[in-house]
Amino acid sequence: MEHTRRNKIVDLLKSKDFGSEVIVKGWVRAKRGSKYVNFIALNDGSVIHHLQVVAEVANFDENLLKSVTNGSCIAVKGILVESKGQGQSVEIQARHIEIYGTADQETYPLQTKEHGWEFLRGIAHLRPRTNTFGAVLRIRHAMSFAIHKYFNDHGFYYIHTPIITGSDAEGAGAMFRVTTLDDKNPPLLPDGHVDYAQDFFGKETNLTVSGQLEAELGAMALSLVYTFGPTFRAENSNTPRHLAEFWMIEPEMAFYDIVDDMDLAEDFLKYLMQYALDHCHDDLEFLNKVNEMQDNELIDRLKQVVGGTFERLTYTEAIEILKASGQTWEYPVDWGTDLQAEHERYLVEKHFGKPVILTGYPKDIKAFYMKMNEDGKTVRAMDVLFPKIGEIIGGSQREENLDALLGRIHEMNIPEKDVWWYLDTRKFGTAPHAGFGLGFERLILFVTGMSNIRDVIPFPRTPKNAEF
RNA sequence: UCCUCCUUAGCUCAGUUGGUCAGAGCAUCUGACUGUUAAUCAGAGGGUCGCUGGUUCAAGUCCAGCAGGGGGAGCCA
Repeated sequence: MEHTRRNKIVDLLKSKDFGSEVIVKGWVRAKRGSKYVNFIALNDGSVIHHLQVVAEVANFDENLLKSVTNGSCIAVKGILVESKGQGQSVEIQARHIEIYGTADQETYPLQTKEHGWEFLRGIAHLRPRTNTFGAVLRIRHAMSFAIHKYFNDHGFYYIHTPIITGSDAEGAGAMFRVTTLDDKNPPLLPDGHVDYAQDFFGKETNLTVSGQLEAELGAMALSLVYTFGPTFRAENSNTPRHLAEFWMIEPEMAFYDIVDDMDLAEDFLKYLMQYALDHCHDDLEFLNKVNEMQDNELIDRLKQVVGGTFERLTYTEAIEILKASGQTWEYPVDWGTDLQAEHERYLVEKHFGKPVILTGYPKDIKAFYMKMNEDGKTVRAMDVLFPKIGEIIGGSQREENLDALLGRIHEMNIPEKDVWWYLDTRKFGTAPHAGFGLGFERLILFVTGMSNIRDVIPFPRTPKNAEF
């Protein structure tokens, strides 16, 4: 059989070209039938739906049909016909079947029934062959593409920030060390510490926890830039919302203030939701029915985000609402302390019932680079909070004034020599600017309705788990 | 890292106050069935009940420790 030409199932299912000869190649999801006729449900990943292959038993070698089992990979040459059965409009009348790879039914772990998420995580190398993960992976791709398209269409430049970093100034969490030193016998300084001057880069280096600082450097020349790359946090976080390796999108815009920043974040998120609704219909329909929340409201939630306006308010106003709510909190509400998950959930899911953007946080609970407000107490930070998943975006207007920035750096004991290059941007032609970070997997969580972040990335890295 | 729950056949799970408790459904294998839709029907095989130790005449069942996992919390994206 020809190995170069094949028809994709997504195209054949829409075709009306009955009677024509086609070739399909894919993996068998189910086989059933009787003494005289077999039905093979074939999937090639181009679409969530299967194509039904009909094989008259008399036309094929008995052993060949026996080898066509759940999980095997086959090529089929046949005639596209209108289906005689219920459940599908077209099917293939098979003339010739070639087996690329068999799958031993005694050991192939995927069955034609539902499996638990935990079990599927243990066979992450095979779970793309399930309906749910196929849908998740196609949506993940569509969202990646839509992100690049949005920024490209809006005049942003994609900037590649380093993955290995020599600075720990981001302050965004524990880092993974990168070294080529002998782990059993590293060179030591007289005081007993490891001598990183002898390491590959001549200094201590780690995997990045954020591309923001470098993105700012790009924005100070190209005006509008964004990053989209892997990010690493060595935190011992064991939750359905955290990964040790995840992907983050970080736009950075010269001449934007905090309001421009919020406008962009809201427009960007709505664009992505609309893109999913427009381009991932079949996958969303499927996930709408089977997602763990079992609420059949996935598509409605996406439409609500697109159709509504995000509620914008200050941290101070949020504290007042929470205090006046009459709720009893596990963590007390007090101006100056960070909002807890229970507080954010109340605001988003109970009080407003839609996405919320909070601004004007106390300076002491936010990063050094955020621009101080006139009151000297709050900074121009903004967090976008979504129902079900909490903080999806964190951003701010950046402090562009050198003296003010130096003041914050000294307050927080960040060594000036580590960020001299960052400070230089404030020394030479500084500009007001702003940006934010979007956790890609949290976006996918919301768009797919999945409830565990480990199930929206192909091969999750979490504490005690780096298999595959 | 803290709190809490869980770990019994390939998978999903039952196993009441410790004493035929080693089970079910699905999957697998064998057979039947002229078009099925996670096909159906009949039969068969399959488990040192997470690991280690303890209490007891007797432990999936009680206790302790360890490992892995789920949910919640913290950290954050």
